[in-house]
Amino acid sequence: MLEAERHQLILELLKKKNTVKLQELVKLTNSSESTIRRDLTYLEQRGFLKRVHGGAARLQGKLLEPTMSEKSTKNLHEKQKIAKYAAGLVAEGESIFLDAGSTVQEIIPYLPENIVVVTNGFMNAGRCLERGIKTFLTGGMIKPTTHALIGRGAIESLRQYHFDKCFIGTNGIHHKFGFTTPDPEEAIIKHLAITLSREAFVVADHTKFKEVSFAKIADLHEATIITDQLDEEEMQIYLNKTNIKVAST
Amino acid sequence: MLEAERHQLILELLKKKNTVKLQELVKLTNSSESTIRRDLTYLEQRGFLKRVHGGAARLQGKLLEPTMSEKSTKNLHEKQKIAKYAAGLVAEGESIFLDAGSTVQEIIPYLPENIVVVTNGFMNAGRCLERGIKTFLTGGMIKPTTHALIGRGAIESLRQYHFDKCFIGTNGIHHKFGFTTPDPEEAIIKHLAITLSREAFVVADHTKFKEVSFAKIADLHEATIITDQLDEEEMQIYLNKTNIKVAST
DNA sequence: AAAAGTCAATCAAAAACAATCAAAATCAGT
DNA sequence: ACTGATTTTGATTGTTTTTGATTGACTTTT
Repeated sequence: MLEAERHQLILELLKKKNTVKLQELVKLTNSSESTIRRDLTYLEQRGFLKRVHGGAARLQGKLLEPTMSEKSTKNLHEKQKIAKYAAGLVAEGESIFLDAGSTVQEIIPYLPENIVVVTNGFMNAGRCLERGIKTFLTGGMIKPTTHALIGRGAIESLRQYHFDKCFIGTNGIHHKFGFTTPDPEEAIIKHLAITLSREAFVVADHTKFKEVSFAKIADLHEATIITDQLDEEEMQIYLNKTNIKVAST
Repeated sequence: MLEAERHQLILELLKKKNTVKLQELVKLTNSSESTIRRDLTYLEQRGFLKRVHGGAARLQGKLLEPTMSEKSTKNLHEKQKIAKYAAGLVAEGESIFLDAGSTVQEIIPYLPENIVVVTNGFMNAGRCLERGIKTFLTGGMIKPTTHALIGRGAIESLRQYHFDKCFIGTNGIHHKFGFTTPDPEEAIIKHLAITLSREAFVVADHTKFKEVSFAKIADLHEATIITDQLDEEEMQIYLNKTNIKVAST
């Protein structure tokens, strides 16, 4: 069996299985233990997998979702519903801004390819790249917890762009205090992105309503809300101040 | 069997099979090994396939692409030697710039934690983050092949900073043409970083000497070279124009 | 603490390789 | 159809890469 063939096989197995045993590979490829060992060492050095005692494990877990993982599994179904709807608003050839939130991240798989994305989310940039989308990052300091780019660098480089649409995450939506988030630095970026956009959207599942966080992003009327469900009564409160789209199914 | 016929056969096999063995083709076409070898070389140069030891593989799956990953295993040992030496130059509290090259990437594991890193390498930023280092990214478009941030966005945001030291990768070092690299966009960034640094270092293994690539980064005297080995004769040529540090062990 | 399994390092055999050359096939011009 | 030039081919060379077996050291399990 060809070396390149084995490498392909190993990587494909890892895609499905998360982990492969060395002995398993020995039998599957009719190669010696040494050979497989060498293959694994090689693939590890290239950053395709992580060797573990007795075999190899898929790698990707860390860089792609460290601390956000808990957040992003919460209300996942709702978030995806919102994400699909949001992505549907983006037309070919448009330029859009995505912020660093976990709901926004879910939008990426559904986006058309032929667009330009600007983002201050380090992880989001990676995901867009994988989709083959033309991707711009804002500069700035990388905030370790959320991997958002913030600070003067982010603001300055954001100012260079204009967007057809922007999609912003939020922690709180309140009829009086507007959209809010814990980090003032991030709030500044989010607001700036909104002002630079022809149309602005805040994506948030229903749990964010009536919540208020520390730093204000914007007033309700500055962006259209995309959410998953909202009862009639509440709907009325917000509809006076802004547009709301409810993603169905 | 006709040459064109063989070529067609090979390509069709690859469409189905992902990979073909040379011996397989020898039997199938009743040609000699040499002939098939020539066919494969030819087809590879035309960009129709990728030769691998023992045969050929379809190119298309990005897993086999000779982009960044291939570079990064070549001369790995030398690169690590250089990297360790380079990292040793960085003192606590300093601010440094790292560019997007593969040799530069190896420096990261050896850096002290209490520093500030600015980089235009998307991947490098991730690695610094994992080390717990305070990390800034330049903005800009992400070049899909190298994951380097380039373009106006990168330049503008780079200008906001000043560095104690910067570490730059290069593809060619030439006594007359200086430091060179294939992409003019990247060359601009690299040069800008050098001018913004109190001290500038170019990290390059010995294979880069006497090479010349398309776009000029800087003259030799603008940066100190860190390399792994260099014979006396050559050393003299370059020592007139710049400083060289040879990483031992 | 012993046993079973796994590991990195080393080595020699085997396979694949690039480079070279001469024979065969093909071509061009007469 | 013949001659010389060019291209294609297959065999041979020595070199490089890949491979599997073996060793003793290290981990995990019992």
